[in-house]
Amino acid sequence: MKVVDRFASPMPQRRAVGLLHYATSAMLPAMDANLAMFRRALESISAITDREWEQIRPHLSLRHFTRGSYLQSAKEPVGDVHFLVEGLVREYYTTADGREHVKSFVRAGSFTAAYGAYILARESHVWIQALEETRALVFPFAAFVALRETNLIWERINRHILEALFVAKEKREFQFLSMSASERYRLLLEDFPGIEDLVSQYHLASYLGVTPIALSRIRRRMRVANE
Amino acid sequence: MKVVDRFASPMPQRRAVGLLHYATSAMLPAMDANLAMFRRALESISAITDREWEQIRPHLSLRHFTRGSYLQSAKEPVGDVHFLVEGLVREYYTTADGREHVKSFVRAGSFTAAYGAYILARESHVWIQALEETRALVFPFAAFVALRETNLIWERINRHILEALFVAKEKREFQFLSMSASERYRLLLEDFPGIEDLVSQYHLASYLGVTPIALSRIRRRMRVANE
DNA sequence: TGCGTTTCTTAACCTAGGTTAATGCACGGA
DNA sequence: TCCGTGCATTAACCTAGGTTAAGAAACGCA
Repeated sequence: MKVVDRFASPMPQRRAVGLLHYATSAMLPAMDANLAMFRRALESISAITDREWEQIRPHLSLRHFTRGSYLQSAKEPVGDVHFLVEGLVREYYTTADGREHVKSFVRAGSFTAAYGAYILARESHVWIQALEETRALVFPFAAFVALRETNLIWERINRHILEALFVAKEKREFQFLSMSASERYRLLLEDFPGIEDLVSQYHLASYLGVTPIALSRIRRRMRVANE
Repeated sequence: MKVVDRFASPMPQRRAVGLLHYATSAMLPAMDANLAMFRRALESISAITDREWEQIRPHLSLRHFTRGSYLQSAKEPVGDVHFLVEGLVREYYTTADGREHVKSFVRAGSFTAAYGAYILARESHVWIQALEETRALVFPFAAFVALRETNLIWERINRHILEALFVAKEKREFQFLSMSASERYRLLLEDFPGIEDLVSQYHLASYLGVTPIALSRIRRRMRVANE
């Protein structure tokens, strides 16, 4: 595969869907709605008291990311955790030969951070890039670490987030061990309906571990099979 | 690939290494040494007091597994966590077509359990099988869960174990995304020197996600390259 | 010691996916 | 409106790895 630098490239061409996000982000919903969404996400893990909520709330700030901009760049220290209230990002890294490898796509309602690099206390090799207009509640990893030192709730919430990450990676391992690229693609479409219209074939193929050309062939085979 | 049932099959042929383990397990070291090893493993994660040690110690029991026997069978509920004080196991699952897929090899000094299935509160599809004479300190998952409800230390230890599991799975994802089978094999030998002499080619190939025939070809290429 | 079992190797052939290159298409900007 | 720039598709060719089948080497047990 050729060495490709896509960092500065314009975003993939859009298809049918999509202007929606511009419309809603133009309305700028009140901060309260974002905080409420964040608190609901926490409560779905473990009930928290108002006092505990007040421990984390002052550390949160809302940030906006335009399409193509970065929530985390490789080589920067891993400073922040992002909770997406709207939008879509990809987490990926680049190898020495210049190839990009997409680890995952993250949607609104989930967390994104270079957690692996943080655990290993290493320079992150991970890039996190907005694929849509994205808004996120951001808090410093350090603030969260301080909280979990003192209150079991935050350790528990941390553990639950990790459990979800671990299960996702196990699922991915399962797919790489036992399935072909076309089966992995079919499962991706099941897990994330509509992703074909939001994400370029280049990024999708990278996530699946194949070239865009191979994915194009897979898509054709699927079209032919459905006729 | 043909459907193969290896559950009842004798263990792979041994090579040069190996009688060592029989010798030491025949000596049956005192329980104290095993407990000390376990406590050291915990302390390497987080310092614990004697009082905390006494919370977990009564739940521990030593179990011995002969080569080929199972620490966990699929379809059994996930009941126990095993800390290996000696030996070697493989964690794997089988797919509908009868193929086996090895998730990982676990050595003495580490934990093994069907954690993913436990998180999802599902029937485990994972088998954990001893590849050597293996001794393990066993404790019920439920006992650990009860401890972490009440004491931050156990939540923290749980989180650290999960972090290690997560990092391992991320590493594996990285390898599947960016490396060929022969590169993955070379890395496995680096991470676990001597594993070629302990584990059958069938299991190694399964871990790498290729057939034993492909691994045989990879080995030949490596031999030729070293001449 | 010899037999049966299993693993490992090798060969021949096939398929999925990688590589290179050309074409067509959509979009955006001048 | 036209043109430039990427993206998606397709074709031709190549390689890694899968499949089937056979033989060789190592081991366990009688």
